[in-house]
Amino acid sequence: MENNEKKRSKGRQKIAIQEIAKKKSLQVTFSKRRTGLFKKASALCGAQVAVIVESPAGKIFSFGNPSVDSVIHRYETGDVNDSRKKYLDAKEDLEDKASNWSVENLGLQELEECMAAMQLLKKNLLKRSDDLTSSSCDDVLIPNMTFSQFGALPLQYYDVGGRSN
Amino acid sequence: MENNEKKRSKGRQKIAIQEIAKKKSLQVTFSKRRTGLFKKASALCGAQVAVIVESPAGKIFSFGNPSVDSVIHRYETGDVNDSRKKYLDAKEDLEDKASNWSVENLGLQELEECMAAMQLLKKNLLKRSDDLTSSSCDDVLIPNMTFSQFGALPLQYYDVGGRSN
DNA sequence: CAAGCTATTGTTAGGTG
DNA sequence: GCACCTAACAATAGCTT
Repeated sequence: MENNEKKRSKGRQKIAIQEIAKKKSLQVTFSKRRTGLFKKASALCGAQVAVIVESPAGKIFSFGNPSVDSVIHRYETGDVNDSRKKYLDAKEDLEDKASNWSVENLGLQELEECMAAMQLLKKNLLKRSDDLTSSSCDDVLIPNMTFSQFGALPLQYYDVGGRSN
Repeated sequence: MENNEKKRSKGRQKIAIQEIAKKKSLQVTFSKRRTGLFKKASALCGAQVAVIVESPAGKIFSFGNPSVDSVIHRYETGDVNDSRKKYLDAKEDLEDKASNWSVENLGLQELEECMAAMQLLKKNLLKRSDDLTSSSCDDVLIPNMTFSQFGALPLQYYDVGGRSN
């Protein structure tokens, strides 16, 4: 770190030119940027996201949480009547009830309502857990490509953000 | 900038807690990150890209170049036999020929091959120009949302990268 | 040549107007 | 709520090995 040791790299250069890179360099740059894009996508607060890119060479890469197909389905059909929506509704309903209730003052009626809300939440949580099998990060059209590019990312970038709330 | 003027902002804090933000704060953070994600997607060397995200509130946003639907179609059908693939093949073919040939040494046969390659390139370029109408950045399921969020980005982020090569 | 390095640039969380 | 600001943080272009 001090001046007694020579630098092992000149670091990022001050910015070369905005011109077209020389093919090979362009592919390397694309690869790096794609990695960064997928990383950013995975950092989106555990939100559902799908990213599909086509490399300069014409190959298709994709990243999805919980899966590319599920998000595409949501996009195409506009179907908000899925398990996540039901989960969110049930959760909000429970939170609303919980904010107005205190355990000491619950009557039988309210207790039953609370139980029903919790059971609905549990049911939808279980249903949603089926959707959240795992994040997928697959290459299509490239059967023999390895996952080394993605393996370079820490596993945390690919989890489903399934922390309890 | 000197000490005779008070700071207008404390800047990014050292990192608060990794806990769940307070709903409203989460939505703000999501919005900012979504902006950054779309910006990154648009900076991908003019490559074809589609990004679909669902906000914590369950709303769906999308960004695509040249369009979300076209990229999804490519993803779903695996149809590499499209105009861009043909364009790339023709271009590479032409470049291969060009690298091995010099105009002075061309015979009639090679000249005709070169002409054919150039015409194929031209034809596929024209066909591809139909695909690259423009980038789309649309919100679905939210008809009355404005484009203010995207308007905050310089226009360059949304061009199709249609520079001559 | 893929992986590692680093100086530089880019992103953004929290704040202010 | 939005636009903007700033410092802390993250990504990365060109390089080396």
